[in-house]
Amino acid sequence: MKKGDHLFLVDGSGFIFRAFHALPALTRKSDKLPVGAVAGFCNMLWKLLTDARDTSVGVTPTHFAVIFDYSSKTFRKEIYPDYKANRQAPPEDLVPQFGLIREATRAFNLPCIELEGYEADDIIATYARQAEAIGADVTIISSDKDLMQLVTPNVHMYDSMKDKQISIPEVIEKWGVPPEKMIDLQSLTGDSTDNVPGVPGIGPKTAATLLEQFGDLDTLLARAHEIKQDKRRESILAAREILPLSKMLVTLKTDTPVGVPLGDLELKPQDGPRLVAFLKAMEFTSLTRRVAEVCGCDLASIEPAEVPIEWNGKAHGPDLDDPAAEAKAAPVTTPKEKSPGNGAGEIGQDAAHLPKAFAEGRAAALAARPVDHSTYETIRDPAHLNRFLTLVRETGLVAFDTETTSLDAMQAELVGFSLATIDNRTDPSSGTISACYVPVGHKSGTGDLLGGGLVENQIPIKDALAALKDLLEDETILKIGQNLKYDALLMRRYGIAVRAFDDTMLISYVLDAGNGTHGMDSLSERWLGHTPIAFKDVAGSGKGAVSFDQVDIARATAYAAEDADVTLRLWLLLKPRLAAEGLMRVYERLERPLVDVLARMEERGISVDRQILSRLSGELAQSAARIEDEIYELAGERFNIGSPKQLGDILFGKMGLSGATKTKTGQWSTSAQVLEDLAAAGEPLPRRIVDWRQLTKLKSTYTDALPGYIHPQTKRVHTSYAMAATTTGRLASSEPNLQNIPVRTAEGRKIRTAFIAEPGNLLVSADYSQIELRVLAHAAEIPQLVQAFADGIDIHAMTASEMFGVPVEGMPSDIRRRAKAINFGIIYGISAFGLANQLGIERSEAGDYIKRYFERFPGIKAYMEETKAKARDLGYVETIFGRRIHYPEIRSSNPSVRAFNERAAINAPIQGSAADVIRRAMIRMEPALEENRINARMLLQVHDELIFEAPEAECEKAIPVIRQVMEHAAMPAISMKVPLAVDARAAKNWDEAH
DNA sequence: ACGTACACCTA
DNA sequence: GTAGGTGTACGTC
Repeated sequence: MKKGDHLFLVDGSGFIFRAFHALPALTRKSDKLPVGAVAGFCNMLWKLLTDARDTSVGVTPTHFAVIFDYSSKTFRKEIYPDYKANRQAPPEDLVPQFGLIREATRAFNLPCIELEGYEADDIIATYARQAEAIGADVTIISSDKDLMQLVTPNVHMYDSMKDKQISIPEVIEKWGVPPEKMIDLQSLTGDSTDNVPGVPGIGPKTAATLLEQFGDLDTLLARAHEIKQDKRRESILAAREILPLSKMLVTLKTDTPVGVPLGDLELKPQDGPRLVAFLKAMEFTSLTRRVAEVCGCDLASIEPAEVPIEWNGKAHGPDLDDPAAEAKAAPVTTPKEKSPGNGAGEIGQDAAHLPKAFAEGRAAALAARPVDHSTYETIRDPAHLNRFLTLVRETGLVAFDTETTSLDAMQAELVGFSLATIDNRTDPSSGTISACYVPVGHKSGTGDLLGGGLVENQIPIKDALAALKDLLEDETILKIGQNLKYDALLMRRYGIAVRAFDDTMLISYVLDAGNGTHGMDSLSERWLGHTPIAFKDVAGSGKGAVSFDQVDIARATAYAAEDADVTLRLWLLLKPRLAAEGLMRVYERLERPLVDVLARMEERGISVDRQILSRLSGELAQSAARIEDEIYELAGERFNIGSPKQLGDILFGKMGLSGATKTKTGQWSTSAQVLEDLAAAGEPLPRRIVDWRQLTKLKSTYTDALPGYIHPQTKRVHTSYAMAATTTGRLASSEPNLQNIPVRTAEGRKIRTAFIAEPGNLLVSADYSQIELRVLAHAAEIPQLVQAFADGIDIHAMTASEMFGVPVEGMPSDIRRRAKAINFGIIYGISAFGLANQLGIERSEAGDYIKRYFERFPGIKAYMEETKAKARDLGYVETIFGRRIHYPEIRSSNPSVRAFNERAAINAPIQGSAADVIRRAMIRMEPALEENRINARMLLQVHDELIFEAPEAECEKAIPVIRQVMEHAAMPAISMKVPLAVDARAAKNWDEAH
């Protein structure tokens, strides 16, 4: 090698991993041998070598080598046994490709270099420095940041997959430091994938800032005490000992004993026939043809090469019938959930036959069969789909998941769907799970102007929907989903009903409310010990996000089929627990039937008048602007009123007002409470702030945000109800949240006038009166309360009368207000602190109230103590319908954590029972209306209120039916000791109906 | 871009 | 004192 020569060094090992994950999972047609990375590698080499011939473009290599890792035993492992310790075994599909890529390198007539004890990066570093010393140029074909430390004016990197050169400016742009400081930067940040320790909390940005400031790592360490940020300084000082080790690990060796001298890396002519023979063996038809053309070989006459392959020849993972896994599993009984709806009656029997070990046994069996992406099929033709559906019909159950263009089921378009089933219904623990993905609406990334650029080889959407309709509407096939309401609503929009289903999210919610969240990812982590592919890793996030139809089908298959696979596994684990733990009724009566009800409500949406909101927004803007001027005047300067920080500085710094309190982070508190107190002390500014906040809150959260939720086609607003978001059984509403539309102030109530009925219709609002206090009266069996509700007496006045000895007739409003606060406090798990806060009285006085209340209502005290004891003993409390809410931290040694959990545990049965009641009402409502031939559509639920839309002429008939259903919703499961009362009214808009 | 704090709307 | 969701500011990456 001489000055002016150009050495190309390909990071073979790096390429394999990157290509495997970035490129479609291609398999050899004849035997399903995975060859995606090999194909990518061959195409890349071919391109590099052909470009090299064309001397008019780019750089021309004179020397060329492909470098590989030899094994995981390296000198780094010697000095630090944890190095790359958390690296997982390569995916099964990748394993055979390591050898194949070496074979490919030889077929290209290129040197294939590896060295025991060293990583490819060290060999690359050594050659690069040697060549540089001679005066040659070097191009490293890799995008690995670990190699960036090698970049100099003569050593460049080239990312072949992105066709991007990485030289000094690119390194600085990406990492904020020049290449020679990359070692210091990597030492500081460490590398979680390779298990290289670094400074916790220091990422690339901070590291770059520090290196910019101090020059290099040694100086930084020597002058670490000068770092201003406390936390940063402490972390660096604490990591002082470990940093030299990190540096050793990230520093590439430039003196590895490479056996092949530089000169031997000279680029030799292409051996056309040899390369064609190899490519033919790989069955890469188009590349084979191209190579044959360029090399002038006769394609037909060349026999495929005999390529040695280290491959077990199987397309699936560990043996599912592994006797060891079998032995670990408990005896298995057959769950009888094939026909939904028959589960509720079997609680007794099933509980006896389903030992706790059952679920654990299944967990063990499933854990022994790790999720294996390589087994997933992409289904691209109807025949293939039919084969899969035959398997599904034999089994009678299938996990089902849709992939769409949007998280909003009302806007989403179907892009594909995944299915997973199991081949052995009698003993699902040992059956083989098959999962597939059926793309139907993937578009090509370039975005064809005509026809939307649908990717080829997808089942036509019409045919796919027909097949889905057959499957989903079939009562004899159990569909298993995770948050099926989403998929069901989507399918409804395509005219397809989902009949006979289970929902793993809801099963988990019934089993484990209070024990973490119920999303698929968290359930998978918790029960399967498996982290599914993150959506953002498939579709990107933030600015780089693409909708699912833009995702490469191979990646989509891995992601989507995995979701169905995981859902099926979760169902196998969780479903048996329902019966075993006596929760089948809760699931069958309070959860599953609500799915369709909510899907319909979401689909209907509610009409919102844009003009009204727009007019309100203008008014609010004007009022706010007026107040703003006054605020600046009073403050003596302009500032961001919306910034509590700036506001605090004005009020308590500049103006020096007294009565300041701090938030838990040490900022001045500018809460409404604080501002009210200041206003009461005669300060004019705080009142303005409170007013300004009210106006801007109404404007930004409601009048400005709501129009954005008007659906372009339906012209209505469709909220989304979360069934498993709260711990107590309540629903949650989002996008938009229609459960927090203002009502308290006259100003806020105006927002409600924008929620209107269609012409000729009215909105009917029906709400439970005092449902939580009624539930409390029932559950705690409080005679006075029961009597008061039976007599229809004002409950707060009655409470006040009992406590303060004032007659109910002519009750002073302030006394009643206090009693009302106490009643609410009881429901919330009262504390003197909280009551004092609420009423603005001393804690001691609040304590006295509570004491007096408990004296008058000893049953409440007893009930609260019983509830706390139950939570402590069992870890959960229950609603009157048997819904369980867990409090895993109820026995915390931290008194405030414990007290918080106790209050929540007291509240949960009350709030939760009320939530159960309205769920029952909602489930019965539509059949009841239909039976009475009333065309009223249930639109919204706001915890104790239901909102309907009905033709004007039918409202009078509708109200008694609605009231009847709601008031008797607890029956026959529970015969309540107090009547439930419902107020209902019809009007043109929500404000007047409420 | 993302997470957290704060504030504030509801039952 | 319970249960939620959302908008804005602001700090971090």
